Amino acid sequence: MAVKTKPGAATLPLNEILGGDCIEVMNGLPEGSVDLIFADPPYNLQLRGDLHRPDNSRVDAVDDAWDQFASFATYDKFTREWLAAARRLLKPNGAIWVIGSYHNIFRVGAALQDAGFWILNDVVWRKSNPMPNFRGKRFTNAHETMIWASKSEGAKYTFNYEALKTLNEGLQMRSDWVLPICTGHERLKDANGDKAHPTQKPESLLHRVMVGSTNPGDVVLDPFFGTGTTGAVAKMLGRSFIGIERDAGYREAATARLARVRKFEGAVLETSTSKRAEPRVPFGQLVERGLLRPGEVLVSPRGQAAKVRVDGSLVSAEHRGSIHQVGALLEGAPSCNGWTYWQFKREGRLIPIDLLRQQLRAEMGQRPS
Amino acid sequence: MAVKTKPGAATLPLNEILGGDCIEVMNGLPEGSVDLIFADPPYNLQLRGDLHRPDNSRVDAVDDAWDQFASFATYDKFTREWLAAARRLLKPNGAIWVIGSYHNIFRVGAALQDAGFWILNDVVWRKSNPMPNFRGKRFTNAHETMIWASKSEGAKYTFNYEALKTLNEGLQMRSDWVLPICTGHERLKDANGDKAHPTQKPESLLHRVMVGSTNPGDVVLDPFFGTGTTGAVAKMLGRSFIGIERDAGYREAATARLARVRKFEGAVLETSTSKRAEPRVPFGQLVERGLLRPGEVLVSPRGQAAKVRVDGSLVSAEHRGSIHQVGALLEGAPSCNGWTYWQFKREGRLIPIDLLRQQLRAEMGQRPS
DNA sequence: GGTGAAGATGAATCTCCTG
DNA sequence: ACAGGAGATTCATCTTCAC
Repeated sequence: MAVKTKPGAATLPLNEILGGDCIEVMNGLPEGSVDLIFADPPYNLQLRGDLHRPDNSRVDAVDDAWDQFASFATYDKFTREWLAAARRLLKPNGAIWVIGSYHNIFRVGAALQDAGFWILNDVVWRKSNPMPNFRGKRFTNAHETMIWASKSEGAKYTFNYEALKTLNEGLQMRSDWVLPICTGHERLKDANGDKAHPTQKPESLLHRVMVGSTNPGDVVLDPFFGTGTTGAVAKMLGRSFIGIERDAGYREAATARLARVRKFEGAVLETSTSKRAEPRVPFGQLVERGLLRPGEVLVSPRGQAAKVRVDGSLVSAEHRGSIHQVGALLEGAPSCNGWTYWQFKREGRLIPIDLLRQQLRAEMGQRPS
Repeated sequence: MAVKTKPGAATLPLNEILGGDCIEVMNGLPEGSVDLIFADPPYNLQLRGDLHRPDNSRVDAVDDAWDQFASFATYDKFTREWLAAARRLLKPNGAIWVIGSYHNIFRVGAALQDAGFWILNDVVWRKSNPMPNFRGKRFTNAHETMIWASKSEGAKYTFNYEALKTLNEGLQMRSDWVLPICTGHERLKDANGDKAHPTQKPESLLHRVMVGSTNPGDVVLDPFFGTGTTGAVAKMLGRSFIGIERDAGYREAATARLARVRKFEGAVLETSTSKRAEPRVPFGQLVERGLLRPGEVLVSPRGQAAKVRVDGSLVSAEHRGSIHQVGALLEGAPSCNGWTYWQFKREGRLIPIDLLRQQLRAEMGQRPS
């Protein structure tokens, strides 16, 4: 499936895996067209005698500081180039996730900041079943680090706070996630029964990333697609994906995998919504609609009274203004949510005015509550 | 106490707090004389305005002048200069620890690598009691990152593998440490009863660092000494310290604190961690982990059905919410333990979802780390 | 004095729409 | 662009105070 973004613009290939170098491919896609980028770039692992540059050339010796610096410089150049191409593709309110280990994540994080991305959190994937450190010379390397960043400072990134809070059983989601590594049936094998990709990420990780920072229908791009975990989870969750992968073997494994993935049905993709998403109800509407009469008395939690005026403002013994303003003044607080602060009387009982707001919203037919 | 390192060399002032700029002071100390450096540099937080809790109280932020930098370039220059001075002081087999947050740690990590340090691990301090995210706009910032690096590649750094394994109840120490933040009696207060330093680190953190990467009698230098946690733990554990601190008020508080510290005799005991109860498993993890599929039907004891959604909430014919909420609504009860209430179907048989929770717990292991 | 409720607080890059 | 107003938002732990 391919979608024209606008007449004359390059097309945006959705739910496809594109072959080739990710920087070149990204530069051929239309600017500002992607909601989220998830990137799992090469880690630049400096294993003795087996160091490869990002362009796959081999580094001969890494036994002096100059060589170290040369390899870091090469890696930095590569990092800054793909990050620039990725940033160009993002919509203004888009965001990026990058995962890495201590070998590369500090280079990546600094490059992100230098490119103008605005870091929102670093998130630690704490592996519940990491590989032990066999030689006992260091700590068990039991985590990887993800950086979540918006395209620029002040951008309105997507964050499904309530959905994540629900996933975490009612507590707000923290910056450390405990999840197992990818093993068992989920781990793709090649014809020989060996693992198809050396660093396949668990779907649970991508699930949380996408539930938290995309909405159904969003476009998610992965420039280092590998065997397609990003695409698989995107498909399940009703998001569109664009994969870029240089290696034909990985593309093949990913294509077969994606064909097997089934999309979840519509209703279950919905997540818990926040109050912020509810339609606004001006307090004055309660008066207009006769749910509260002008002159009626509202009562604060501490028993202070204020009268409702015809324009929906309040007047107390000493203050006048909106329900929020009078509440804040009475409490000496910088702000106050009048909806949850005030109550009214019916048949001798005190009832929160927020109940009336919910009633109005229900009548408006916007949301069942 | 001051010790001559060798004839004609500058003296090494041990167990003292030196005033002044850390770069200048370090450059005045003898080269290659220190076993370990622990550094807690300014994080360059870049806070914008005030932040209030939902109860309208104001958060006492880190707005001190010492944390203000004009730009990343300014911060980088500062970082590279103090790291160069620090590296010069280290013995060839010495090591460094630096702690930071996502605001600065990527700059620090890249600078460490560029300076020739060799990263051994990044270690995540997972806070058991972090400050929440009050506005619900990001993940709870629940961890900080430490980088542990040797002076150069191939150096024979100190690592007390067995001691750390013992600290961790016989399991290899991992790269993620769960420790509480510094509060209560340990937190130093000034004459007004306010915190003496805005970012005092817990002694438990330094305890683990020093038990793991120094030996008794070693010299530990802290160029950002603050109120002296590094010195206090060094003294307890029979290590020597050198503190450098610019602020006279912090030096005074640290001096008083150090006078009260008593050196441990005999066995070194870890007191900060206690065995936790069974780990809480959010229901949403069963969905993320693929143990239950979104859209799958759960069945109540009375045969009522509810569908699982992607965020781990349930939706039935009439209700939606958590497994506990929907259970309570269906029963008309004030509360309900969803774990023991709901069942799912496998091969025609009904199985309690609690079985899946037990499965997850078994995978997670239940060790403190 | 003991118990429990209520208050305080922690390295935080913490809103969004309308006029 | 900027100012102002609406209104949404917290978890674990320790201290203080009432009973």
